[in-house]
Parts: sequence; C-alpha cells; structure tokens
Amino acid sequence: MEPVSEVRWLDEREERAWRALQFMHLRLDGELARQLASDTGLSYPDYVVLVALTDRPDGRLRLFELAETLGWEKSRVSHQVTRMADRGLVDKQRCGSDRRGAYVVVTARGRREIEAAAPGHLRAVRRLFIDRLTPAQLDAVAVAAEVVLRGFAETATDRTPAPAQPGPGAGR
Amino acid sequence: MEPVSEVRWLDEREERAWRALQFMHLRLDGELARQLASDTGLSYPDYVVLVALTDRPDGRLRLFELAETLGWEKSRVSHQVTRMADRGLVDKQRCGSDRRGAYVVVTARGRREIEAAAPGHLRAVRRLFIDRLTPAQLDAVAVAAEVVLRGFAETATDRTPAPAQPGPGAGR
DNA sequence: CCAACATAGTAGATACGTCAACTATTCCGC
DNA sequence: GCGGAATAGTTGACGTATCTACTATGTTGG
Repeated sequence: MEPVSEVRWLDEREERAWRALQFMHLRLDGELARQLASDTGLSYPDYVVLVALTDRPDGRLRLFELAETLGWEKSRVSHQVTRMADRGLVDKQRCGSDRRGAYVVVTARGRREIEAAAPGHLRAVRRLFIDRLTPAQLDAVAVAAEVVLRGFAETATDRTPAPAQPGPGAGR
Repeated sequence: MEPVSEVRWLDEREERAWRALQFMHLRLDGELARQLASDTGLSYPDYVVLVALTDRPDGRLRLFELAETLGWEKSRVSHQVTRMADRGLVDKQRCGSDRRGAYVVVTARGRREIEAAAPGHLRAVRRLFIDRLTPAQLDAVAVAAEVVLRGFAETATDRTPAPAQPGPGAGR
C-alpha cells in the first residue's frame, strides 16, 4: 500500500515496552518449562493438553476441538497427541458419528500426572508472575493483551482457526 | 518448604491476565515468525542474531557475548550460529587472544538480508502491537514486565546467565 | 609449577513446531 | 444422488530448543 513508507523506528517508550515484554516471556516460559521438566515428567505442551482434557467431564475432546481450545494448528495437535499416546498419557479413540474423526481421551496415568504437576506449576506461576504484580497491574496487562488480541481477530489473515474464548494453560 | 500448602488457584482477575498474556504471545510470535518467513529468507532467531551483530561497529561478537545479549544458552547459540554459517549469513573466526573462543561476524549477505527484512518486521510489530496501544498502556506493560523481570534476577536459581540490560529483537 | 577448577564452545539425542502434501470422509448444490 | 468443495486427521521433512556430556583452553592458589 504505502508508496515508499519511511520506516518509523520505535521511540524510547515503544522500544522499552516491546523489549521488556519479549524478555519477560522468554524468561517466564523458560522457567515454567524447566520447573515442569525437573519436578514432573510432563512438558509444558503436555500440561496444557491435559488441562484441556481434564476440564471436560468425560475427559475427552475431538482433535479439532483441542486445536480450537488451545489455538494450535491441527498438525501440531496431531504430533503432540501422538507423542503423548506413545507415553500412555492419552488414548486415541475412533469417533462413531464421524468416521474421519478421533477423540483424545486422558488416561488414568495422565490424570495422575496432571494432578501431581498442577500445584507446583501454579506455585511457579504465582511466584514468578502473579504475586509480583498489583491487582491494578494485572488488570492493565489483561486490558492491553486483550486489545492486541482483538487486533488479530480483525486483521484476520486468519491462519490460526481464531480460538473461541479460551486460552492456554487455563487457571491451572 | 511450606508444610502442606493448600493450592491457591487463580481468581478471576489473575486468570484473565495470565491467559490473555499467554494468548497474546502465542499469536504475536506466530504472526511475526510467519511474516518473516514469507517475506524474507530469515527466521525469527536469525533476525535477532543479525540485529545483535549489526548493532556492533565491527559486526562481530564472541559467542558468549551473543548468549548474554540475547539471554540464550550457549548451546542454543552454537547450534543457531552453525546453521546460519552454513547459509552464509555469518562467519566464524578464531579468536587470537583466547584460543578457546570464536567470533561470529555478519557477512555482506547477512547485512543485505537484515536490511531488507527490518522494515517489514518493524511494520508488523507496529501493526500488531505498538500501534494498538496508547502510550499509557505501553508504559503500563513496560512497568509490569520489568517488575516481573526483576523478580527473576532476585530468585536467581540462575540457569540463564542473567542478561545485562538488553533484550531480544531490539528496536528493529 | 601444577592440580583443580572455571570458562568457551561443540556435538548428539530428543522433543517441539511449522509447512506442504496427502488420505478419507462429509457436506452441499444442482 | 453425484461431483466438487470443505473438513478431519496423518505424515515427513526441516528448523528450532533443551539437556547432557565432551574437548580444549585459561586461571588460580598452594
């Protein structure tokens, strides 16, 4: 669009926000992944999949529902579920009503592991993030993030299936 | 430590902030990576390495300096630099003063590619993030992220070498 | 001096994430 | 109903990230 469009570099305020945010996430994700890996047998992706499944009364979801819930693409879900099935955390079941489809079901072992992992993970989230911020700061972060997210819904070159409401990790 | 320590789940405010933030990053990183991949021959990691190098007058850094600058671990830097050297974006040079060491130097080709990629990347950062937020919101994000980052420096189980001041991506 | 230790970087194994290409079904309009 | 489009899921290749273990060099204190 814009004919030549001079590049508008980030000013001091913009750069500060962008860098701080990037860096925070780098460290936060790294630390949370490490905490899970060292205290449990689960990876972070394992964790969010198990949370999504155990949020369901029957402990199962279609693969595409899992993709929508997590905002992942189907191929990622497929690979992840395959790996988890190999380790006995979930099972795959054929779906009666749609013969293309499959359910992912959490196994007893999967339940045991997520229940063992959740408290430590939650403590880490609190220690590293939640408990550092005031309620007002938490709200400010939420508002800003939601504004940015709304922007994605609009621009919507839409490669990811546009996750309904929920997010990753949930409240646990 | 804590004897039994009931798990304190996230309340509504906490969960909202945590989920929104997680989700924003999922989408933001995905979109930025896709923009780079489709408009240029560079990946996001390629990009940040080249930014770090071209910020230097001589366009080179020791591997461990690169690790500190980016907050990456040495093994990650080594692998990344090896791949980039294979593609001719950087060169490795032996270091005279310390024979264990090596410099990473940006090549002419690396310079060309980063210069071609920067404007589009920056436009995407603006479109998706910066320009969505008010200056006050940017400041709020920066303050919150910096608080959280300071927490890492303190807790400091210190696995990552604790990056001095700078962050990833920089202002470009 | 030199032994112990720290530091710089590499290498391999494994897991993760994306893309593109593919099969198998279901949906839908005519 | 049937032929084409959309949908569900899989697969393989490749790049990326982490961990552990390793080599080689530098540093230091007795």
